[in-house]
Amino acid sequence: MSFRERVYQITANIPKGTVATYGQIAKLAGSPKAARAVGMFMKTNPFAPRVPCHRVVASDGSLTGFSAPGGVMKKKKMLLGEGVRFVGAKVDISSFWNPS
DNA sequence: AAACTGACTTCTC
DNA sequence: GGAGAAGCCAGTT
Repeated sequence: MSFRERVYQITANIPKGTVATYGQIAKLAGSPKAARAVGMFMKTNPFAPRVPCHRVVASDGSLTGFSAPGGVMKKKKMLLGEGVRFVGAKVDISSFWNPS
């Protein structure tokens, strides 16, 4: 399985109401520094509806990119509909961050 | 095969 | 705390 395959798999495996950072996905895919490449995969995602690329956010929780009509705002609304907490214009990644 | 690009991340000013 | 620059990875041309 190629790196991108894993990325798509992981992205599609993100639970509803949850978001993951590019770095996290890249790490799970096997390359913690490949966050950039991950973003590219999302951009060229051949599994459009299957891969919830809108659940993938930057390490800051910011919704970067998203060429879809409406822009990041639309994605924000969509995530809100899934139960994702937002802090201002960013995702509250702190809620997903598991503080031990 | 080499160079450029990009939905990133992290450090420093 | 916000803005700018450098580094890494995989893909595309």
